[in-house]
Amino acid sequence: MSRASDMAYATIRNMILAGELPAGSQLGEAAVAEACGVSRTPVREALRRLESDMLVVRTDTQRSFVAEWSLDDVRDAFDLRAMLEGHAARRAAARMTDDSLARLRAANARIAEAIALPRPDVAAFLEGNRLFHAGILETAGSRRLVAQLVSLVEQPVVWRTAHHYGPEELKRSWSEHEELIAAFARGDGAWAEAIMHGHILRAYHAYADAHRRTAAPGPVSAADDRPTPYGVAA
Amino acid sequence: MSRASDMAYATIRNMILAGELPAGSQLGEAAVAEACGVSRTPVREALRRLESDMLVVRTDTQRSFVAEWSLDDVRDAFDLRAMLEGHAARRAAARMTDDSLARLRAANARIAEAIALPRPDVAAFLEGNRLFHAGILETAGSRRLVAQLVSLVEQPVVWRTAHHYGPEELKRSWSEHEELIAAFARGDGAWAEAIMHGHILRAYHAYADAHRRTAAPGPVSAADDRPTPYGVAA
DNA sequence: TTCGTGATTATTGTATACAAATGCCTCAGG
DNA sequence: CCTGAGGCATTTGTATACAATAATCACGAA
Repeated sequence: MSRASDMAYATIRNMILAGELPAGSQLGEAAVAEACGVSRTPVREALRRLESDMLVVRTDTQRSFVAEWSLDDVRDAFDLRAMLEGHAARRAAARMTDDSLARLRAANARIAEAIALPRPDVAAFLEGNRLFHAGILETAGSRRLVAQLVSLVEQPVVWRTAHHYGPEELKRSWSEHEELIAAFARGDGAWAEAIMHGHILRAYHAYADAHRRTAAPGPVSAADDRPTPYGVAA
Repeated sequence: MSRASDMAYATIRNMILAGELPAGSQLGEAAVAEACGVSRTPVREALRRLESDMLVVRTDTQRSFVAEWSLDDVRDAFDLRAMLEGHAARRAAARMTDDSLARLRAANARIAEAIALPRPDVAAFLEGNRLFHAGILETAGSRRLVAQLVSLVEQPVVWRTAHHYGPEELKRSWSEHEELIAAFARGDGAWAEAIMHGHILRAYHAYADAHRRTAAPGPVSAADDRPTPYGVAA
């Protein structure tokens, strides 16, 4: 889109994802406009986009606030994503080309590099992961599916989940991607769909586990005190 | 939403659904604004909403046009809708209350009345149908599912499909609703999902059959002339 | 105190003017 | 005839002013 509108969208979005704007904060158009250095007009557009992403909610009287996320909401999002991406994987299996398959292999090779480091490069992992899933979605060849999934794939919680992954989980993610590649190479849509479904739901449980640990910080047991991967506190 | 913005949205939308704006027509902001009697500002908002509904597409240079619909696009939309509404039905079965169930029965009773007339009342059928599906969606209890389905349920082609229904098909639609009610009454989510999936895909084929007749009006073969179930020609 | 009511303030909605970008048409040169 | 550069027309993007609406606060009566 346009310069100012995109800037406003990206700015607010990043602030929400980074946690600078706590859930429930009011997003007044004037305030956001000043923060982004643009006028209210592009801000209004940005807020509407964020609302359709469900990162922002509006009251019945049109006031905007940063959306609150219950664990049930998160589960909901992952359930939908599992179903939709599973569907995408099935379609992709029927339409896979050598070229598309090569791109998936390349993306997963990139992931392999990122997690082979002594201290895994989470940013590189995320980028490879994004490329992998985007490749499948593209091969699925449904504009509608793309539109529906975009609002699900980079929710705040989803975005942060990978940061809670341990080395085994990163490797397992890579390995499931390999299995997807195998399914695609054989054109087995049902297999691809099943793997993808499990792949997404496992990501949910990784998030939910981390959530439980942080959300209930009472007296920690010995088990909870174990050092955790990558310095992400439990 | 607000008055002018809603007015613009409804106006353009109705014109597209009614076929007054042919697919491919350019929707200049100024032209639409004049047609709706409002300024460009609310029109811009309306166009963005229509774009997210996929009733309007934008070029890479931000020009808006009425979306074109290939038969593949339609199939795509119905496939997604079948999956999402099937999912909704499964969830609804697990959360069904006496009250929700009563509302579904009432909606389907309304449909029964509409199709019992010598000349079925298609508008009443559509309204009852809308209530029925909305009731299930509401009982499913996922805001996200609602958001995703809204853009699918009243596409131009979907909207017109019912007008191609013969009396037998209207009755069959009612009867599938009855079966859904039975599944809900027993809390059988898998059953409900299966019925719903078939229910939606059958609607697609009703549309596709009608489409074939109107799009390719050439000489029909004897095989094509056979009477088909429910009065919709093959 | 508590509730209602009106004035005040804050916030969003719309219109308009202007800036920036894009499309289109003309016309010169090959 | 074809091609491309230039300028004009059209279209979209942004800023700002003002209107409409909702929230808040103050104040007074029960």
